[in-house]
Amino acid sequence: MDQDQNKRLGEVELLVLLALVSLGEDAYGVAVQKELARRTRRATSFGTVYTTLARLEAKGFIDARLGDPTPERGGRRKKYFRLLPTGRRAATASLRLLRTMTRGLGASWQLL
Amino acid sequence: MDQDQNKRLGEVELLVLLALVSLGEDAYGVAVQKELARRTRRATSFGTVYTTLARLEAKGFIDARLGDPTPERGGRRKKYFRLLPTGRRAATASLRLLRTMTRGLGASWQLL
DNA sequence: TCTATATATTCAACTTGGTAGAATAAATGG
DNA sequence: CCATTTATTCTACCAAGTTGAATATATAGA
Repeated sequence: MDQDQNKRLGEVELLVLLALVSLGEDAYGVAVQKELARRTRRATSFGTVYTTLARLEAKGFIDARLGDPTPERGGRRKKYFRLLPTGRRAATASLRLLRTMTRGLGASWQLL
Repeated sequence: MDQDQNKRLGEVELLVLLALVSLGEDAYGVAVQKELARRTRRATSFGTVYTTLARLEAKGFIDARLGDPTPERGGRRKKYFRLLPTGRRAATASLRLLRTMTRGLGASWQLL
């Protein structure tokens, strides 16, 4: 692929990457969905979260590993995601781009 | 329509809105494209800019007025765009959302 | 006035990203 | 092996991103 971060990153993709950072070791699908619901008002469905995670993995921005078979009780194994260097670069590039665009626009726009 | 800013705003849509703010009175298609090219590295084509402007207008985030028939020499009339209050609210909401997601992530993420 | 030229916008068509509901999978305790 | 719990995958559609090519409009001069 294109190992560079020139690939466009969608808004939800960026939000999911940031949620991964925020969650650290415990970043699996359900937790990501909860984190987004907690920090933002607008609820993002599980379907959306998983689809986005899959796309981010396909792009090489994150990778996944299966969790231990059984922690306490019931349910399928968790799939943990981790931000890769490429993904980190893509995310910071997106944020920086917005910063660049708000620079010099007046105080009411400096809310990043 | 929905006079609220609950409608999702795409990343390019946000960039275009910010370009409008930056350009002020002189915000027409070609100028927007140039502004994006100047501030960001990645060139955005005219087609993309115009399509995006049309969609933003359809959503009621911006409005348009035709410029004077002829300023100095040659060429079609310019179509000037202006950010409406709804558009401003949508843009600030998007930026605030990102701020919310980067809060508490460590210094390297506070680049907004 | 017709035509070459400059400037600006619109159109058509396709790819990528966003969205969610329903289906499926996997694990545990009876 | 069945009911229940937890988590992920599938399917399918709509919205946003992207661009090349076509079209429109204005001016100046032949």
